[in-house]
Amino acid sequence: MATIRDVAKQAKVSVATVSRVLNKKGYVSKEAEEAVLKAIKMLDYRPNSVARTLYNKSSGMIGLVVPDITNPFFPELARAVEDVALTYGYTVVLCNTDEMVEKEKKYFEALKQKYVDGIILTTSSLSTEDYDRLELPIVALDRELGDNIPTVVSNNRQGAREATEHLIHRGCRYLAHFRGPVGVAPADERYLGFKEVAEQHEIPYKVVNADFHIDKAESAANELLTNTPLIDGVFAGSDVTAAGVMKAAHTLNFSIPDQLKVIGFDGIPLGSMLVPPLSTIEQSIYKMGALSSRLLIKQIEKKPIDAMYYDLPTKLVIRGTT
Amino acid sequence: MATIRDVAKQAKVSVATVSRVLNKKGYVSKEAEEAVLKAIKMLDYRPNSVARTLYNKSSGMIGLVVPDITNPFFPELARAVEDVALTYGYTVVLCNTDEMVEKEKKYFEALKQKYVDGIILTTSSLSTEDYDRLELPIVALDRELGDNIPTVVSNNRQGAREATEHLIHRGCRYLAHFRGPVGVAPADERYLGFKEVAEQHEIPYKVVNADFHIDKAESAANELLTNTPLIDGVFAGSDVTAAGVMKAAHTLNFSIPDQLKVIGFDGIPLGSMLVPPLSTIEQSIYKMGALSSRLLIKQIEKKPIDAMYYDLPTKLVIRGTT
DNA sequence: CTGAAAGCGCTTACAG
DNA sequence: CTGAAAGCGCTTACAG
Repeated sequence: MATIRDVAKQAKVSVATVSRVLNKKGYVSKEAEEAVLKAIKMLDYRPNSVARTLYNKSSGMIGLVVPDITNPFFPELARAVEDVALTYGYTVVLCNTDEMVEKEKKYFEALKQKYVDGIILTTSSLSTEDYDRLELPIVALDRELGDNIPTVVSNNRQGAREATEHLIHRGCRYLAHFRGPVGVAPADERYLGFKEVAEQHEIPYKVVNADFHIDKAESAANELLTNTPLIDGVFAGSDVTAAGVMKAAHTLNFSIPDQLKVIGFDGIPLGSMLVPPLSTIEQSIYKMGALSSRLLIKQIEKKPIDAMYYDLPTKLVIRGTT
Repeated sequence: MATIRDVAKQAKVSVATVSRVLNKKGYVSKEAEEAVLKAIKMLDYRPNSVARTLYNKSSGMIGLVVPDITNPFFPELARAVEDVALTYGYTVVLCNTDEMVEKEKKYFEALKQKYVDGIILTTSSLSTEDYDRLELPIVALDRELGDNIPTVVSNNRQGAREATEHLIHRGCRYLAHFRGPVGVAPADERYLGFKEVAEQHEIPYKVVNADFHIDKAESAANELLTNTPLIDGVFAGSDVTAAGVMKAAHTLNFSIPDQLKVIGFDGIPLGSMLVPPLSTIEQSIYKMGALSSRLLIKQIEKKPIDAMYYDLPTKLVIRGTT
């Protein structure tokens, strides 16, 4: 691979001049510029980004940290983040923590070492201090990490309320909520929204933990529906959770939606693949990812951002399960 | 952040000595080593990996290039690749090409610039020359790129044969195959396996293209099942494709498995979420990813590899759709 | 407008 | 066993 020296020699100028035309910075005469451009083309020269990074302490990369890449919510998010990043000339490094604190820490270390310009976090296992100590632009996506960190979330509480209202509206008189992990903000908000509406309508309800995992949801649903067959409406904390509940219902011969109505949360493609297709509260997943990416890049480039907290509306999508 | 100079000063030795203890290379006296270790701890020093990379022309990163991260087959693969890589001290950079040749080229450029140590490819849009020109260790995963490139695939042909035999065994007398993208080896192999068995049994069949996309599969199935309602058995080129076929069947009121039997390929979790749960040919996805990762790292570290071509067996999983 | 030089933070012959 | 120096491939004051 050709280096900047080779180009300088070929163009009969100094490396400083080559660097100037590369970065379009400082004065360069027309002739010098042309000679350099010609040499670059001739040698098929491309500047070494590692050397650049070393000097600039900036790599043009941004990190995206997700808890579980096999949960279909995150690949969608990742794609949006990447689309926007690429537009602005940034490369995305995807880091999957498998929900392990140790892995997250290692990634932070590695990302910082590689001089990433910023990080988008969809995890929250570490403490606020850890994030502050990074001294790097951060955006919290689908999580809330602190007031001083720009945040992009759906209006989970409102979405949960709508889901619950919808179930009641459809005639459900005994509800269940399969909540996500305790302490994870979106999951907590959905739980609270559910609870508010159920209590306001004086509808009895059960709440069980399903951690956004299909297997856990299925076994929890198996148990709950066996013990409490009167339940006729389920608000699942996510679409994946809903799929687990539906599997259990199917095994137990609960007919959906006649005997049991189910509504999910997320709006991932999986929902419409199920039979019957899943009613859900749709998040603007792509928008969330794209917005986060833009917010992070604005921070990196020291541009002002309009707000510290973005709370995107959700949308009730009625399909076959309600 | 402390640098090697700071450590050297603190330990009252030269940077060369610090470097030697860091890399456990060359002779260092006990006293010097201890002083350095102490200084490192005191200053919470961590060597700058960008500087290291610049000198070594090796970053400790490996690239994983996938065509579509939202296709659930790839996150599973990614996770396996990452698990193994992390064990050996490598970091994985996930690159999503969105099936765009331009994006793939850009990523190659970027990966090479960043001195990644090797690349695992699950795409094949570029020519063999492009891969050779990389001059980097490569593993072809779920793709075949050439005889001189180590390859890990499932035995797609054999799996397809089993799927087809299974449909016939279950009494199907008019088959359809929803094949994946033409020119993509695993898709072609599955098609060939299907064709062989169908012809050998003199069973009439149709073949339509579905590109591994759910929407495409659904619309193709809508059309095919409407025009050729005699079809009673479908071998879908992937589980996602099968989900599309099942959606269409459901819309058209084809009852599964009574009227129409469906079998997929892949064995991703989605299959067991469908109703009825999808019969499929299961690939050892995790194994494929892990093996590829190991093969790549062996190449990087100039260790011998046992074979250039790994052809993993598949497994027939009978569930509700057949 | 341009080039020589120093520096980003490392590693590794080389001489002692 | 150890240090001074050169070098990885860039960028940017600084002097001219």
